[in-house]
Amino acid sequence: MEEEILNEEKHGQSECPPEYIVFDEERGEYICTLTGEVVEEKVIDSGPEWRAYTPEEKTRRSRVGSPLTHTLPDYGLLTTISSYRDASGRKLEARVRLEASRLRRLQAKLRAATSIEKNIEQAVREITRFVDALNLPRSIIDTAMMIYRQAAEKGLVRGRSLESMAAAAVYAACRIRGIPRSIDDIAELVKGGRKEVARCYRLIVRELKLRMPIVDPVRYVSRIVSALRLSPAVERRAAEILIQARRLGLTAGKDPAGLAAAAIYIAALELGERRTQKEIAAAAGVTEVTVRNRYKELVQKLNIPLPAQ
DNA sequence: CGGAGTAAAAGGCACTT
DNA sequence: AAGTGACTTTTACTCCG
Repeated sequence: MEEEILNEEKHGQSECPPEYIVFDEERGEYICTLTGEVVEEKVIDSGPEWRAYTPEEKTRRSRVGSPLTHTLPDYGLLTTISSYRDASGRKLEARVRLEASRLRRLQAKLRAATSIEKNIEQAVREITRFVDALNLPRSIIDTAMMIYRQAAEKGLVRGRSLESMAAAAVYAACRIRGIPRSIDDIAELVKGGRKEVARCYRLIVRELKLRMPIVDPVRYVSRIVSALRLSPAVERRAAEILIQARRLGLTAGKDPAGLAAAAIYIAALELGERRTQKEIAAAAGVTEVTVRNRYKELVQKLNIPLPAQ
C-alpha cells in the first residue's frame, strides 16, 4: 500500500535498478547513480501523481479539486437544528423528531467538515510559504499536502502546531522526492524550532508508515559545487567518488550532506581547485569535523592517492 | 591560518523491558 | 514509556607546520 508513494515516474529500459535512478535538476536528465549512465534525456517532470490508496480516498479525491481556493465555508447551511419543539412551541411527534435529529447529525458533520477545510486551507498557505522560501519545485506542495492531509485525518495535528506539522510534511515530501534539503533548512522558518519540527516529522513517518528513502548524496553535490564556484569537472568527479563509495557500502547511515562535502573536498583537491574544509563544511551545512571524518574514510577505503599539493 | 585529531555531549535509531 | 547500546554528528579544544 504505502510503497506506492515511492513508485515514481516510469523510466525507459535500462540495466539500472530503478532505485538508483535520480533526476538531475540542473541538466534535466535522469542518471543512474550506480553506473553514472544517463538513462533517458529530455524528460518532462511529470509532477505529482495523485494516487488513491484506499477506496474512500478515491471518492474523496474527486472533491479535492478546487475547494482549496474556495472561501465559502458552509454555503450558509450552518443553522443549528436543536429544538424538539416546532415553531409554535408544540412538541414534535416522533417521526418528525427523528427527522430533526437526522438533520442535526448531518449538520454537525457539515460543521466538522468545514473546520477541516479551514485547517487544510491554512496548511496550504503554510506549505506554500515554505516551498517558496526554499525555492522548492511547486510539485512539492502537492506531495506535502497529500502527507499533511493524511496526518490530519489521523488526528495527528490536534494539539500540535499546524505550522510545525506543515513544515514536517514539506520535509517528508522532499525526502520522498529526493530533494536535498535538511530539516534545519525548513525548521529555520518555523517558530517552534527545529526540535518540534523533527518530532512532528518522526510522528508522521511512524503513524503513516511512510518508508523514507535516504536522499542520494549525489544530489547534494551540485548545490555545494555551485555555492563554491567549482568547475563541472569537480562535480563529476565528486559524483564518481560517491558512486564508488556506495558500492563499498560506505554511505549507509551517514549524513548525505557530509558525504557529498567530503567527496567534493577530495575532487577539488585532485583537480587543483582547492577549497578549505571550512568553506566546504559551511556550504554543505555540516561541521569541519564531519568533513574530515568522511574524507579520511573515503580516501582510505577507496585508495585515493592524493596529490602532494 | 588550515588541517589533524580527540574527548565529551548530544542526537537519532533499534531493540528491550 | 522509559531504558539501553551502538553509532554518527557537534562542540570545544589541543597540537602541528
